[in-house]
Amino acid sequence: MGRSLARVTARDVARAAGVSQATVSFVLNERADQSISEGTRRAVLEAVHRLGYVPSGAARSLRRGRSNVVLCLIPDIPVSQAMEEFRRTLSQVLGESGLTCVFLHTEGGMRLAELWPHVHPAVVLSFGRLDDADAEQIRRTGVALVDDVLGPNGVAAHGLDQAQVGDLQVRHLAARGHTRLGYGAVVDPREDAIAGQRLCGAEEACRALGLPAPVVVPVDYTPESGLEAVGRWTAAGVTAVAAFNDIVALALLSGARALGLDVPGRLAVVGVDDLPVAALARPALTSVAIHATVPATALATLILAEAGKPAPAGSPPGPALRLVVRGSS
Amino acid sequence: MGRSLARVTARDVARAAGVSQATVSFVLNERADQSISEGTRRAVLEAVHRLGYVPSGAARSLRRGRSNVVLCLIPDIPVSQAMEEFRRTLSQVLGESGLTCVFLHTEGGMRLAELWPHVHPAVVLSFGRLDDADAEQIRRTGVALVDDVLGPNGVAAHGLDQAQVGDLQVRHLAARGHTRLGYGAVVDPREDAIAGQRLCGAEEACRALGLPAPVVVPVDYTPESGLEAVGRWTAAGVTAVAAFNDIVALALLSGARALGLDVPGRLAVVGVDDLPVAALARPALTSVAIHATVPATALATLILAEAGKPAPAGSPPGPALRLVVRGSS
DNA sequence: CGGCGGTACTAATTCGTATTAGTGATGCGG
DNA sequence: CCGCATCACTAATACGAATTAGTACCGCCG
Repeated sequence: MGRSLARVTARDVARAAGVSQATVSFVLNERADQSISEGTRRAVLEAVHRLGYVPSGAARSLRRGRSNVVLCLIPDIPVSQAMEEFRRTLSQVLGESGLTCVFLHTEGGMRLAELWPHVHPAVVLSFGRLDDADAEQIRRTGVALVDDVLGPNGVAAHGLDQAQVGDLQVRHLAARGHTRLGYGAVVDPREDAIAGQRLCGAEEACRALGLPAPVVVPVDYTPESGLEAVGRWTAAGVTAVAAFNDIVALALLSGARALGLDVPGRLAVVGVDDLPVAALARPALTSVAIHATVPATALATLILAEAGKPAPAGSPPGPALRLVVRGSS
Repeated sequence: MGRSLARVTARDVARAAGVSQATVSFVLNERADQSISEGTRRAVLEAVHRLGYVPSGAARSLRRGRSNVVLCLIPDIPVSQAMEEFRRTLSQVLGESGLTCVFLHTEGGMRLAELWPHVHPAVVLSFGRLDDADAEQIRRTGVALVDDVLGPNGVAAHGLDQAQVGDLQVRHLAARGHTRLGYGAVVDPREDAIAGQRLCGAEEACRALGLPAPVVVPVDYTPESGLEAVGRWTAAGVTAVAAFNDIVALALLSGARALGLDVPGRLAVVGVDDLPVAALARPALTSVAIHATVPATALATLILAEAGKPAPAGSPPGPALRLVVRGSS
C-alpha cells in the first residue's frame, strides 16, 4: 500500500500557482461574483491537476455548515431487486444534482447516535422507522430528516403506494372471474412494513368489488408451508390467491403440485416482483412488476427540495406497477 | 417545536456546565491521560444530555486528520442475498470496532472524483476495479484504498475464493459418477468478475480429476435459453451441469422439463446461492450455499488493521461454502 | 488633476473540535 | 517552609476551505 504523504491543501495549490488561497477557492467554486482573469484561472487549475489536489470534505462542510451528503439508513430489510433498483435510482438522481447519497446499515444493536454524526449528512433518510430519541437528536442538529420512507405514510408513497400492489392483484383475479380469494401472507417479520400495506390494499379492493374478504394464510418459503396453505384454501373454497411476493407464490405452486391441483384451473396464483424465476416456473408465474425508479425519483425530488436544490429535469415517470400475465392465473 | 436555529457546540456545553471547552472534549473522549473529577464529569455529561449536544463530525475529522468512516464503492452488481449478507456483516464487524461503514453506488457516469471527498473516509473499499486515475487520486490524499475486493486477487479471497465454488460443484458431480460435465455460464456482463473465477475453478477441478473440460454454454434467465442449452448438452453427451447460480440452474430445470428429460436421471444440475426458491423447484435444486459472513469478517479484519484498530474478538469463521444436496443431482 | 467605478486580486477571519502548553492549588518529603 | 510532584483544570492554537472586507491598479469623466 502507498505511503501516505502530507496532504495537499488549497494553500499548496495557491503557492504553486502564485496566488492566494482565497483565489484558489474562488476558481474551484466557480464563483460568479468574483472576477478572475483567464490566465490566473488556468494557472490554478493547472496547479490543482499537477499536485493532485483533492479538497477536504471535512473542512468544506465545517465551513459551509452542512455537507451535501444524503445518508440513507437501511434497517434489516430482506434483499430484493426492487429495493436495489430503488437505491440505485435514488443515488443516480441525487448524484446528478450534486448530492452524494450513501447508505448505512443500521441493524444489529449498533447505537445509531454514534454512527451518523461521523458522516455529517445534510439530510438523513430513514427507510425504517426511527425511534423518537434518535429522530429528535438528528433534527436538533439542523439536519433534515425524512423518517419511515417505506412506511404506510412514508414519502415513497408519493410515487408508489404499496396498497396498489394488492389492489392490482385482486382486481386481476376478479377480472378472471374469481370470487373467493386467498391472500398468501409472508412470515418474515422484516417484511411487516410493506406486507401490511399490500394486504390492506387487497382487502380494500375486495370490499370495493363486493367480494368477501380474502382468506389470509401465512406462508414461509418452504414446500411444506406451501402445501399446507393450499390445503387450507381449497378447504375454504378459494380458487385464486394473491401472494405477498413471487417466492411465496412459488411456494404455493409447489404446494399445488404436491396436491396434484391444477394451476390455474383449480387455483390461480399471482405474485409480486416479477423475479427472473417467475418466468421459469411451471406454470410460469403471473406477477406484478414494480418499477422502483418511479417512487425513487419522486423521493429524490422531495429530498432535493428539502436540500434547497432545484428539481431535476426528469422525464415523466410512467406507471410504477405493471401486471405481467403468464400461465398461473 | 423547538427553535433550533443555532447548532449546539462543545462551547455551549462548556458554558452550561461551567467548565472550559477543552474539559468537555476530555470528558467526551474519555481521555485516560487527563484527570477529571467525578463531579465535573457528571456536570458535563448532564449538560450534554440536556442540551442534546451532538459533536460535529466535520470538525472532528478535520482536526483529527481522518475520520472513522469506511466508504465502500459498489459498482452495478446484480443483487444477491450473499452480497447483502456480505455488506451487513462488514458493517456489523467494523461498527463494533468503531468504524462507520457506508456504501456508495458508483454506476452511471457520475464522476467518482466529485463524490467520495464529501464523505471524507479513512478507508475506501472498492468492490469493482477502480480506474487508475481515481485510485491514484484517492491514495494521494492519504486515504487507504483497498481495490477490487471481489476480483480474482481481491482481498475477499482471503475468506472465500470463488474458484472454490466451481470446484465444489464439479467434485460433487464427479463423486456422483458423472464424467462428462457441462457448465451453465451466465450472460449478464455485470457478473463477469465472479463468473470467470467460478468457471476457472470448475475447469481446474475437472483437470485435477482427470475429466475432460466442461462444455460451457451461456444461459440467460429465460426458458428458451435453458431449453437450448440443455439441447446442446444432451447432444454432446453431457450428463451433469454445474450452473453459475441458482437462477441459471432453474432455467436449465425448465429446459429439461420442456424436453421431457429426467432430472437428475438424465441430467444432474447443481446451482449456487441456495436461494429460497431452490427448495421450491421440482426437483428441488442442489446448490452451493455461500456464507458471506466468512469473507466479510476476513475483509473487516484486514480493514481494521489498515485503520490501525485492533482486530475484533471473532469466533472462528467456519466454512464459507456448504453443499446443500437436494433432488436435482 | 481629483475622484469614481470596476477589475483582479489578497489578508484575515470563521466554522467546531482535539490537542498542547500551561496555571493555580494542594499535598508531601526533606 | 521550600521545592517538587500531582491534580484538575484553562487558554490558545491548529486543522483546511469558504467568505468578508479590504487593497492596489487601471481607465475615464468632468
